Amino acid sequence: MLNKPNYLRLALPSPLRRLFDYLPPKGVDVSSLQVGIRVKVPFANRTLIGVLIEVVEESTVPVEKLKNAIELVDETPIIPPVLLKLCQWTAHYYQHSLGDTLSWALPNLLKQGKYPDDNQEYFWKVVEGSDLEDPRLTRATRQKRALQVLMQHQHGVAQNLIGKLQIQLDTLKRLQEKGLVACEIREIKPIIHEGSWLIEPELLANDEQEKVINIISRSLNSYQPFLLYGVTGSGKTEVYFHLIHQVLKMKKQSLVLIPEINLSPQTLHRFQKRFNAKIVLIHSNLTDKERLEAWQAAKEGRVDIVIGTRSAIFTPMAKLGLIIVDEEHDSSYKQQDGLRYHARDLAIVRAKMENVPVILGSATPSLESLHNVTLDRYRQVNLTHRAGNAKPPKIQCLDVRTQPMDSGISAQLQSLIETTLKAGQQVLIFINRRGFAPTLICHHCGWICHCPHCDARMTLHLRDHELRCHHCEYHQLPPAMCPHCHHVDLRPIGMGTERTEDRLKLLFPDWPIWRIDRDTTSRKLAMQEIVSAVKTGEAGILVGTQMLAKGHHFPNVTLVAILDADNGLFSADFRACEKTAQLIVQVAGRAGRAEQEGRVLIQTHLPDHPLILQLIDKGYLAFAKHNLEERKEAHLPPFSYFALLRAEAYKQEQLDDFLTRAHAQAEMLAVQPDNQAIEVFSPVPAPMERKAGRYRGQLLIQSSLRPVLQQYLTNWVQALEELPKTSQIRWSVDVDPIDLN
DNA sequence: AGCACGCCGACT
DNA sequence: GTCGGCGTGCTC
Repeated sequence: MLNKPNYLRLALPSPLRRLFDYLPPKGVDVSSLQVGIRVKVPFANRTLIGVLIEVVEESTVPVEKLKNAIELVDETPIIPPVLLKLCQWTAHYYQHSLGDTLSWALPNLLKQGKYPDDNQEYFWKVVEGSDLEDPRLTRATRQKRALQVLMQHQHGVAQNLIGKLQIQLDTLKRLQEKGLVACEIREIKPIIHEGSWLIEPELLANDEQEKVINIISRSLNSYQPFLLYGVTGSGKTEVYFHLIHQVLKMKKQSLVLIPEINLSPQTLHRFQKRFNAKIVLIHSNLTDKERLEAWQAAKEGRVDIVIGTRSAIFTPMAKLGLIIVDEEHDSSYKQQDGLRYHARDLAIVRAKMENVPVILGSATPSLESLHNVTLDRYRQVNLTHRAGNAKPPKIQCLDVRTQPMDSGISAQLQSLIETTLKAGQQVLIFINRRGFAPTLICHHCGWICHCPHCDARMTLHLRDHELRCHHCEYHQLPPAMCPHCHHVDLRPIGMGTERTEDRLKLLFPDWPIWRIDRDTTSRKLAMQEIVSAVKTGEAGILVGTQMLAKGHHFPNVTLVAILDADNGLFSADFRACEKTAQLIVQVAGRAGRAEQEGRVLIQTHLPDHPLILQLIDKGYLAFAKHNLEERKEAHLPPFSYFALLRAEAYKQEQLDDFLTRAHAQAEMLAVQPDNQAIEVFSPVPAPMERKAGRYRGQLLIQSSLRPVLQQYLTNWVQALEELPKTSQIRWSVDVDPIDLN
């Protein structure tokens, strides 16, 4: 009987949105191959490692063009079926190449063809009869110390722990050469869990928490998305903990996504204090090796809880039982370059694929999620009481029209700050711009310092005595005189954190002032240090940007002031209101605990703004409802769907040419009968037309029907990919863009 | 995205 | 004479 020819259909790490067919490696029997194994192949003039997606009997490519694969890298699939399915879904939805999607999802070492250590662990042990006084060690102090440490661990030390004992691997290798220590390979046995999953006793849930826990636990065995609306301080985390405990008891794993912030160490600590379980934290500072190990352990079910930022949604889990997305409204869940996925949305997709519940938690849920509740796609559960009977902070507008302002601080606010400090409490001043001042202007001729590479003004950083562009790497010394009219009267305009800090130091010289922004926290432990200084509770003023709005609680802060809330209300972005409201509520959440009531002041020139009023009078949910109605009227997301083509080029004509052709293609496809629901907008310059030396433009596509948009985009993107002479253009399609910048 | 091929300017 | 600049085109 004649064998049918079989071909390997592979996803390769390339931006090209197609799969590639190969003949099997010589002498390999195709019939038993499993999807998800890695295959090494020649590609153009290099070798790549691809992933087997399908074995097919026919190829659309002429046989003479097909090459033989070089070899199979794996015998059994390295990528479990669900993860592969998730990646395929992602690639399709976000109009991205599957091969490149896999590159974002997999640990680096796997992409390079390396193997995870299969269930093996290296143990270092002292050889019987070794002597610390060995003459060969008299001058080898490190080796001597290492030997001494190993002697204290009679059962040996796992290789991945020696770093924590301040021993280097090559020190051990030297000792091994001398025959003083030995390395043995041990099989990692899946830890059989015994006894309680808890280290510290579970806190007693209050009635409200109890109710939420009960509702969610009834769905622990199937797909069900929950929107957990929990005001700050209502104990969302405690609810998570109770549910994770139940999942542990079911011998299943939990996946917890958190936003990209530097509070990961604390988060891990809280989990470790509570659970007698194996927990891994997946974060950006892991080495390739550590990342692979965490990935493999989760995949094999040797880890009970995985905590990570957005990319952790791609962690394979042997027996997933629950997904939690904390602070689901946070925009850091959306990747803003390359593969532009939204981890919260993928969490929903994954939960459905794996048939597990998913909890989206927030004190300020996104309008998308609230809308999904009204569509009955998600079930909403609420935590509306702050723990310990703490009163919610009082939010008020401070009408600053016609008020005298001192460096952005109104007289009224100034006196309130003073009262608070004198009462021995702390003040938090929020201003969403770092640096000293956003602009340097010539008082004589009005010249303003612009970045030569971007359409942006340079920000003055007085501490470092330089002008910086916040949109590219460019920085320069502040000019001594105006380059235009040569007068020596350059003045800073506007407010930044540095300037506010300076002014406050003059106004309140007897109290400490702490500044928290990217400039003061860039050093590794700087954030921690400032935060712990503030947490001593000593009266003082905390000045900072966005960073302040996330995560940390400052119990002794009783006054919060937002200096420049108006900025967000004037923005062209249709999501600006939502973001501003979330920011106000999140910042407000930092203030006041238990016995101390917090007070939040919003300095504004628009005290009658309907959305602000709604937020203050009726709270976030009422605001959101109102804002959703406006979106509905205007046919904006979540009532319609957007896709944005973004393009950039060093030459303006090239960009215009590309966008014109892309637009023509888009229009051509849109007139087809299936595509009545598609609206194509004209190409426009990006809000910041030039950035880092590149001209940027964009083209918006809108549709009221998701499946129509999906099919339309697939066709359009394919046409774009086939446009000739686009090598000078960088372009990408952003499906469900969260900002139009 | 890489990477080679290919055709024009300033050098040992 | 050649080294190398980056425009153009291809990848099963």
